[in-house]
Amino acid sequence: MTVTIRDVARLAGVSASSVCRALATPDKVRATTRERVQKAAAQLGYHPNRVARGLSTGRTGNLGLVVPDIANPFFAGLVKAVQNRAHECDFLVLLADTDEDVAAEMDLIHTLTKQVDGFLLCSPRAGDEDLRLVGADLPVVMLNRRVGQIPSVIFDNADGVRQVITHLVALNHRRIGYVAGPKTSWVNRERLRAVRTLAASMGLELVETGTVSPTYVGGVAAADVLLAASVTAVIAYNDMIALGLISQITARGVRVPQDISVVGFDDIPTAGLVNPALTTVSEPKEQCGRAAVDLLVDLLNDREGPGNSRRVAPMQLVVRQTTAPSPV
Amino acid sequence: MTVTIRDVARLAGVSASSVCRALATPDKVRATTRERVQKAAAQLGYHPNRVARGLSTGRTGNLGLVVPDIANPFFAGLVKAVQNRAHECDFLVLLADTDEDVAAEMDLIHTLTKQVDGFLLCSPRAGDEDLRLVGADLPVVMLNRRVGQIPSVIFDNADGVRQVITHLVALNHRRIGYVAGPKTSWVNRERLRAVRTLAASMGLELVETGTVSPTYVGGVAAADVLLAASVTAVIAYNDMIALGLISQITARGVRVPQDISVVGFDDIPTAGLVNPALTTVSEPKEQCGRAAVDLLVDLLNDREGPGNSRRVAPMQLVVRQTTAPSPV
DNA sequence: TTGTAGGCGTTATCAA
DNA sequence: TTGATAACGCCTACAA
Repeated sequence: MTVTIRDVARLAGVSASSVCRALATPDKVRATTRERVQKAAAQLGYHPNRVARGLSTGRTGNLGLVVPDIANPFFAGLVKAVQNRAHECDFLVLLADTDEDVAAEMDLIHTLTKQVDGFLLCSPRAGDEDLRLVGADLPVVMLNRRVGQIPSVIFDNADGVRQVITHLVALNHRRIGYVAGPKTSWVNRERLRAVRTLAASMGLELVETGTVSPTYVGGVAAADVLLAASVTAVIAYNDMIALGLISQITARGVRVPQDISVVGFDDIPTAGLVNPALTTVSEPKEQCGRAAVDLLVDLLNDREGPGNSRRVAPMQLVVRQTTAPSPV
Repeated sequence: MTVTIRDVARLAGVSASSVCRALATPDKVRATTRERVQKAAAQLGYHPNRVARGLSTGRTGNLGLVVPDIANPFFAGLVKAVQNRAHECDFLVLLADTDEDVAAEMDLIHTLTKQVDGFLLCSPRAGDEDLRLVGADLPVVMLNRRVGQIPSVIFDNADGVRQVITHLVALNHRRIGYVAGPKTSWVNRERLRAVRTLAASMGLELVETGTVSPTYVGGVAAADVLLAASVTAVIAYNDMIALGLISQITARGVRVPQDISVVGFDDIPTAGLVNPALTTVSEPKEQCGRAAVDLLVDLLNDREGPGNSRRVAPMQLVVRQTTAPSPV
């Protein structure tokens, strides 16, 4: 039925261990043996059984990838990048979508634990303490969040914010709004902090609407406050909020981007299509996903000073249309 | 380090086999034994090692899920549904994104083979013959495509088309266009066939633009032909084409949907946001993904007449705005 | 350089 | 009802 190492051994006229060596460490067998084995393996179409290997070596060759919602284009992009890179590194990916549910998240992590060599956790919902426990068991790399000393890959939010604000200032905006996302979001806190710091250091007037739901509806809700405050530009926690803002601002007869510039984060692939007036700060998921896999693989191979167990992926301002405020 | 079945056995004062039975087939051990074992297992935090179990039983508890592009919202939705249902059935999901590459697809399938109990293949790119070979090795369920007798789950494209055309006819449209997708797409052929059949049987005039790229740009390219043919409604192979159509039609000064109704397929979640004028035929991915998992699980358990090795998921017309053509 | 033997954690078979 | 024992396929000392 299924062709095992023994079948190859028999056909090649050697022992199973020689087959193993010829395939795994070719330089530890005689050339002629190696060839015989390789030919036999090819002839039989032999592929080592990763399950059996896992039992023997304690390494499965699998990575566990946990995301809160794969239907979200942001995470889908991340998953794709992770997946591609993992395969290049000869790892398979066990996927777990937690549906934003903390309990489910920890549950899945436990189920997967025996079957993976390490975890990639995307913006995990679980609490710091839980995450630390997971990390004690198995190598873990967190994406898009920092918890204690756990290795992580994050986007350079501060630099992203810097790019936006520099851009807006160059266009003579002096009075800008910020629409915050969920208070529980680590990323939101990062962005908010960066906005405040930069606005202060550049002497800008900052109008904060406070937290809204990170959705189209949230953006709609925040619009009037900003209009009343007569800002000339708005930075939103994410693109969905930004789209809602644009819609409502426009409905109030104010033009975007001529009268108010709107900037969002996250670069949902279709956002540009939705409204070319939207300026976005993009998170190159490709780089982030690959970096995360590389980091985890390094961790697994023990080559990794504590120093570089954290990596940062760049963010990039994508300007589709933004104009300077009309002189007052 | 890691707690095994033996540790539990020792603590409970029984043999390993009893532990196994107490946990897997509780009714085959005495009640008192069962309790002792369960308590010991809980106390030690024992979780069976699925890898070892796999080696012994030949069943891994994993499903292989192969998709052409997970960044495509359509497949992301499918993946999410599959994933959720698989977990409910106590299966883990090994994900493979082939990047639309046939060679990669077969490669990945081979690598996964030893590590999964069966495959879910989403709109596979591989040729019929290759797919049949995979099916000979392991249970396979295909989504969104039919090849010979291989079990599959497909959307009811014919019924989707019927819904659209019935709807348009009710609004007095008599002259409608169809913009086709890739000739190599099985789904495209299905839809095209249904459109032709229904248009003929209802005495409609059908204007075919032929194949365009299934993208926004493809839609833009097809618009002028349709305008010249003065159709009052257009059905596009998918939503992206439809969005391109709307954009270009509008740019030509023709109003959508007042002058021309545009209908797309696939229900990209953001499509409605993009343009509320778009009418869509939605593919409930939830049902499709779950049905596929259920079918595969049935196959694995051998309970399955050849009769119902195929399942069909419904499609659903989502009307956001569509008007009747103005009287000529 | 090669082969033999033992074990990874679990389940299935067979006696007891 | 229970416990020994032998697989499952592979890897790795250790011995030859």
